[in-house]
Amino acid sequence: MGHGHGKGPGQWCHGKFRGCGYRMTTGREAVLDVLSQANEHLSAEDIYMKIHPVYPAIGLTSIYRTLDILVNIGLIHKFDFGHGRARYELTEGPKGKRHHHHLVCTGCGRVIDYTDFIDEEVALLKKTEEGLSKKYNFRIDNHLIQFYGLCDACNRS
Amino acid sequence: MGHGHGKGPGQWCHGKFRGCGYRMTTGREAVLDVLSQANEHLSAEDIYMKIHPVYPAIGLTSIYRTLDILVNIGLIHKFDFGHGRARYELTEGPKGKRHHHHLVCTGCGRVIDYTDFIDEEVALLKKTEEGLSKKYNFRIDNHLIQFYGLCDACNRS
DNA sequence: AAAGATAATGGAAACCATTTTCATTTAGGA
DNA sequence: TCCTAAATGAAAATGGTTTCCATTATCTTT
Repeated sequence: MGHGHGKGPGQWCHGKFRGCGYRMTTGREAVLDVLSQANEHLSAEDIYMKIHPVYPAIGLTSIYRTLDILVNIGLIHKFDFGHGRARYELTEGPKGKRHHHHLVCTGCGRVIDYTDFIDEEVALLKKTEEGLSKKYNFRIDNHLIQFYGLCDACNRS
Repeated sequence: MGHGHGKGPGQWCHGKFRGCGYRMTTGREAVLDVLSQANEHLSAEDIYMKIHPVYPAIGLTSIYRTLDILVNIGLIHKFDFGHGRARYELTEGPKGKRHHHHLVCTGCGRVIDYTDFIDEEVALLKKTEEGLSKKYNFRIDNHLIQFYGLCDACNRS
């Protein structure tokens, strides 16, 4: 699984876990490892599949539990692209990708990350957030932007 | 259920249905009626609950089937606010509300529709869409914007 | 208006991602 | 090393949504 040999992402999150009162275990480390290695949005089962060959003792249940914690801690984001299963992705961190938004193909289900226009979008979002926060007294701490349509491949057929 | 007495939304969609090869039935009309009367985002069961007292013969299954068709035809939008059930809302139409985006409270689950800043947002979105369409050859026909955070009530407690 | 072809329906069962239960194991402070 | 609470896996439960299938209803054709 290409463990970082010493300074993997486990190191990075050890503190985060402990700080929140959680214990660090093999399974949790494995989940973080897989997530930081991956460049796609993984489902719980995807993660299970990658971990299983290496640590057959770790069950799907624990993975769900770990993902839940990670979402609450803020280390990962949980997405729903409308395919009946949640997908998870590391929050932008030291090794994290840049903040991005999504293009979701309604034909084949493919999800494209894009960072183009992100700056303008984020600038507008910030302004919008301020306005909305004030008007509705709503403390905003996250946003979701997705475009739906047909991808290149689906357009041709 | 406050049927429109003659020129309800059923009238509006009759043609749409027929044009797509679907037959108009009591159940389908009832679903459209409920959706056009409602100002909130309804789940399949919400709709069932409203229809049942009036038309006890109509089952939940049919409602799911009708909603599916309506989504495909483009008459309604399907949303997932992360509460484990889909919610449906009439697409902006003759009687439809203005296009809007959502504020989702992660505390209590409340969803607020906002139209403030919509113009600026939509303008930017249009520009972004053009760029993305070109770059990825992606035909965009919909977008989703949601802000997550804590609502006024949840902020206080 | 009646008949026929085919779409639509309801109820029950199936589905399937996610959660819960519970007895057992483990991490990490004492 | 011991101890206690946290974490775990396996199996069962959950709950929204779909599928199956025999029956019914719609709409076109006479």
